[in-house]
Amino acid sequence: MNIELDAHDTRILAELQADARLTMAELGRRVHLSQPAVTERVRKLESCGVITGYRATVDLTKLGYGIRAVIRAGRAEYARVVKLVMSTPEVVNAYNVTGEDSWVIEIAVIDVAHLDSVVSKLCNLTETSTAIILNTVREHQSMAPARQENVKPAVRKRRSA
Amino acid sequence: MNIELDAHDTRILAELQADARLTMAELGRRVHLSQPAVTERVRKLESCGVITGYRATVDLTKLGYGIRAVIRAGRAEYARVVKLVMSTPEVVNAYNVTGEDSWVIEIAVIDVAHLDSVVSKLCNLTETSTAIILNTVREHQSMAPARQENVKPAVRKRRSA
DNA sequence: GATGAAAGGACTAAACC
DNA sequence: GGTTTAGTCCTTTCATC
Repeated sequence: MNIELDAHDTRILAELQADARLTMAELGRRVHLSQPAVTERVRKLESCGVITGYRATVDLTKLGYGIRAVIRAGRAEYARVVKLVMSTPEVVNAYNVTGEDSWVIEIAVIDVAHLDSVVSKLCNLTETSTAIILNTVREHQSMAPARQENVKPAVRKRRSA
Repeated sequence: MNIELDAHDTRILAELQADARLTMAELGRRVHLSQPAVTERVRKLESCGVITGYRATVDLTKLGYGIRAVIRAGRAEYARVVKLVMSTPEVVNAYNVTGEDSWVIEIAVIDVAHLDSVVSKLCNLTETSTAIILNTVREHQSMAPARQENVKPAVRKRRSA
């Protein structure tokens, strides 16, 4: 069940990433396909797992979360971190990563006291480092299918990475 | 134009964060409101900016992006970083944060060579530290309106944060 | 906010290219 | 694999309670 995504699929994915509530009829108009054709393509993209879902995005500030933060956390027993992360509603994203810090965790909290409450639970497991998000420059970027030929070779003016 | 979100709104937000393609009729059934009532509430949530959009989520691996990474970057001229971030399609999220590292940037790339290409552009501006995402434990968590009374006071077994 | 009626539009399936 | 047609269903909108 692997995937060849053609130009039509690419346009469909772009439109649905920009507005998930488009009707199939409107989507068809935008990508210049008939309604049955787009419906079938979207169904295939869903069943192949290319499209994993449709989500409303919300303004966390308007929901009362005044602070967003990125927490880095060191090594700890994997299962314990997972359990904590899964049982903490303030966690928006949680990644297990390579490097000295094993975890990158994004949270949304009401205020500093709330931040303290959430961070303290984590730092009972391992050392942490918390950075408050000042400004979101780019978020939830729509992604097109990867094309190897778009990749430019690395050009390095400095020597380190 | 500020917002009091009651129990109905909270349920509506939960349903639409879980499935943005719900019809108003189905949404009404689920939250036990009539179609016109939910339609009006959703319209208000949109115009108040609580709901900021509706997005299809995609499987980046299936789109050909074999590697996701979190890059931390140090201080650099703000405008130059913004310009680079905005012109780099591999950037999924980019945050300006407090702390020694000024930037946390999430990217999706095809392979190690591609990773090198993207990282090298950034480290021409400032020092960077790249961590590859091994596993996504939690992602795009649905968020309910914040409720101060749910916040537990911090309990600290260790002494540091 | 609910109900009910009317109109418009969207989805499904079939036949055809 | 896409298009067109036809039929059915659903959604949306409006007026009324």
